[in-house]
Amino acid sequence: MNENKTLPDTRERILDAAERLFMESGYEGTSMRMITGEAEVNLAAVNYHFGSKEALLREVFRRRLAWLNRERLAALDELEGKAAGEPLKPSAILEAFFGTLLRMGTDEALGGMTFLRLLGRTLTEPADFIRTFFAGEYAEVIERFKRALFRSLPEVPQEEIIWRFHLMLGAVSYAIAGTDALQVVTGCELDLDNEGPNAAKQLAARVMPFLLGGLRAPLPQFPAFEEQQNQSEPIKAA
Amino acid sequence: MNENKTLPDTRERILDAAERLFMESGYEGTSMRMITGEAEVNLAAVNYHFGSKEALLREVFRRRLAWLNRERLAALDELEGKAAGEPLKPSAILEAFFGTLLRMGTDEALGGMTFLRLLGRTLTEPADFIRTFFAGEYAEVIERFKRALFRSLPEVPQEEIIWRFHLMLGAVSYAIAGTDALQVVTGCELDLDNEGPNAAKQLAARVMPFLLGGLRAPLPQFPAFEEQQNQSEPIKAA
DNA sequence: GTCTATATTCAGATAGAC
DNA sequence: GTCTATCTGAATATAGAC
Repeated sequence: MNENKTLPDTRERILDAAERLFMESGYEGTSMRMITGEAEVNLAAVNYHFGSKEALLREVFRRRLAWLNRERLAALDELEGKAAGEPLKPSAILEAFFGTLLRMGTDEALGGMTFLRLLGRTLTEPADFIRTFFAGEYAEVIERFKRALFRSLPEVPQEEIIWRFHLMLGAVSYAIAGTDALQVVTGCELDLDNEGPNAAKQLAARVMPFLLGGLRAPLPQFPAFEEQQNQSEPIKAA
Repeated sequence: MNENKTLPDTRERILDAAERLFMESGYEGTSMRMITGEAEVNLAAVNYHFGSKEALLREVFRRRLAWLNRERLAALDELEGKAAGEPLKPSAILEAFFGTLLRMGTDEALGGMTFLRLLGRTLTEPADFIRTFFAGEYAEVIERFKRALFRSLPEVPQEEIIWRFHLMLGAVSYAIAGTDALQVVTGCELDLDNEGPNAAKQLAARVMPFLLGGLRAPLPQFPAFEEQQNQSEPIKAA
């Protein structure tokens, strides 16, 4: 095929295999031998191409998150351009953030559902270097969207918005992760294992209304906190 | 202290240490030597008292989930008793399910925030035996609450209720897990590391309105699904 | 770039003295 | 019940031939 190319496909084969195996078995639960076995390359190839198992994991995410970060910022830029200084609708912000993410699941070239599930599961990985890495990769995008939400919901305390952002991330991560544990319990398979574009589209249609409902829910009552405005009315619709 | 007791505290010391370390480093990331080191017991004690590392993990959960399952079912029983055959309010069901869980965080005798965070993180553990174990432990309780929700929201397709149950579980798990990754990014520490009763109480006050808002959000539009009733009106308030 | 062979460390588990 | 000592396997990583 490619005789004098500096990169045959062994590098990508390793990345693809690692992506799938990290998703299925986690970082600690996946050995280099499993990866090189599935990729059908030599065991030493991982260290030659990436340097270490840690560096391999970082590269697995970097090749996908580069696209995701760019796309999310572009979507937000376009919204803010069209809004001409006005605050954005919460629904539009969520669409730019979570809709862009969920659309990755429909495109096999972007990792498809395999990467989505990996991403969902990795946010709770305990290894220190993974959390540090993620914090760095996400920082800029999260900051931009957080500010957009603050402007979008001026009557909601900022701390509350951060909490709800957090809760939305959790709901989506978990839905995406598609752990079978509760699926088995709840009876239906939640058609997440029917891979392909349809799964991700249905996912978005189900998830987005839930997120919006949670984000705009009435504010909690804090008997102990008098200093912050306590409005029990539902937040006005977007 | 207790000379002729059959159980000195070494068994419990192991369970406590394992609970904390599994929470912090995950199952694969925690070695027997770490556990026995923190518990200040001999390495061989784990296999003597529990048989294996897998069995130890199961026991770590069993001693907490026994209480949680009992308490959740009791709360639901009491609601259904008082309702005298009428469907329950969604908010009451969520309070019985998630409120009971979050209250564990306020009681150190029930594991406190350490166990809550462990539980949140373990739902995405990739090891097969863990997911199988959880499915078994949760089956009865999930089934009871699922049916209560079906009765409570008769106008919502059952598949949609299951999805939203799933999304609520994800939001709570993630909030509980308290991964620092996004907390660092989002700026505030979300006062989850101020352990003690207050953390869990504030957690509940913030989480419950979000869940209820998500559960009662307008139903999604499915352009591709004609067979199911398509109502775009918001679900009526509970 | 790819391979074999191996160095080194650490894991879970157990045998057997006390 | 507790301890020491050790077995056995598997992990990451690398040296060096081709």
